[in-house]
Amino acid sequence: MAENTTRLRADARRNREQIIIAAREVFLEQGLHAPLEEIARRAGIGIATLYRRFPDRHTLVRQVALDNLTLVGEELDRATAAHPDAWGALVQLVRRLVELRLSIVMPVLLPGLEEDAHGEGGTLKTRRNQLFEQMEQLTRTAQQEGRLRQGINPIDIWLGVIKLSRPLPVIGGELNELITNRQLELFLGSLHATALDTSEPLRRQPLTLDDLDRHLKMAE
Amino acid sequence: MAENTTRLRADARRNREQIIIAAREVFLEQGLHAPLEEIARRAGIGIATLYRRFPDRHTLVRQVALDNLTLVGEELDRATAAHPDAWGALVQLVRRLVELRLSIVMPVLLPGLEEDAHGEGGTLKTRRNQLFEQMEQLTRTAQQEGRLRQGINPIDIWLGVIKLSRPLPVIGGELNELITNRQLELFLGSLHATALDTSEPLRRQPLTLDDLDRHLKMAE
DNA sequence: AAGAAGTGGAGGGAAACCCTTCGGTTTCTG
DNA sequence: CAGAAACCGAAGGGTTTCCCTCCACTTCTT
Repeated sequence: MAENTTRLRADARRNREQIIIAAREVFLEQGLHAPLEEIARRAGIGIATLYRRFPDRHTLVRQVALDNLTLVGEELDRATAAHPDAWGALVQLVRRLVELRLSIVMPVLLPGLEEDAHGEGGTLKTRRNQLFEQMEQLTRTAQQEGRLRQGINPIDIWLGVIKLSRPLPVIGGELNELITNRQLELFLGSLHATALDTSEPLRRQPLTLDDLDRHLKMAE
Repeated sequence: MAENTTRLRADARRNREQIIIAAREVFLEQGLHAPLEEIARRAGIGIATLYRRFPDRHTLVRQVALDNLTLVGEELDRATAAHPDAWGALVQLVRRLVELRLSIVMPVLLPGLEEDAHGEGGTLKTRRNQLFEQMEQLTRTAQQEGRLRQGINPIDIWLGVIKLSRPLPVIGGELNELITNRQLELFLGSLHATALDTSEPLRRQPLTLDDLDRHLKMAE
């Protein structure tokens, strides 16, 4: 979304955005190997347009990842600005992220992309880590408020959001939305602190960023 | 798993079971349109064997669904037998179902299958409803014990289990297991009753079986 | 209104997938 | 333990899906 974009013609820029939005959804639903023609179709454009803007799949994936990162950052700022309490901000953030159908791309695919992708503001990985620290601060504060359950991690929240957002196959879009919204409420409940916090700590350790990166690296 | 099976040769029966297990996983991961060759590969058999046993995709899907239903029933019985309290049984049940990687197939696909599929013990739909009632009883009891959160539904639990079980694409199997197990703990936390129950009821209504069926019917 | 920039669709080549045929192997039965 | 029946996997032809480029046409910009 940087220097190249500004020189694009108006309609071209519009199309570019539509492509990224469509790609975000399709990647979320079908994974990173989804047919590009499906993305083009859903963006309401021809396949050639997609190829001109993004020469290959890899480029598109990277842009979507970058876009997602930016989106999360914006929503995080917006949420903290709108709520004086960290818990309130966190809840709004999670709701918004699910609403945006944030794709799988964000935490994944960092292994192969670290070195070559510098957006405006550092590499993908740098920006992700920065975002992670912001969220860590938010969760810590919410825990000090006594409203977020102890032992919960930004990673827990990210992965939870991703699992929530991911629609079930075969089922229609409308039903999937109902399901997601309902499960979202349950998920928020699981984040909420209760009197049981001390008596029943969570059984498993939360995952860390390092855990993710290590495993993803291994999976090539 | 009925009359036809008993007359199968030993190796054939073994293979048949492997196919169903593999199909359960693949359908869970990729949806009902997953390539049959992938299923055969994962079952460790040739494609011809799969086709001989299940003439077309529809037959296979139906058998997997039936198998899933049976599996859930067994686990439910086992869980209630092992725990005097309903909450304990419920927790064991959920853990086991996630472990089994129960496929998406169960609650879905009833629209087209109701009429022609009679296993031993009624149609698919009948058995599903029967299972649902069993679970409803279990959840009601757990709520009377004051351990299961008010307003929660068997459907909530089923769908939660499905969302949990479904692996994220691109990520390796091992990491996916870590993620699933961690999110499972969070999910169980969201089912647990707390002092907040009365002060903060869940925002959204739970879905009912009718909701599911209606929407699935519409999506043809 | 003219030129630059952008667009969609057709289509060839490659890959994935479906499903059947067939020579060889394993299990069952007497 | 041997013959028959049942079963198996690999190879392969036909079809569909997908990738990606070329080019005549359309839409912006000034």
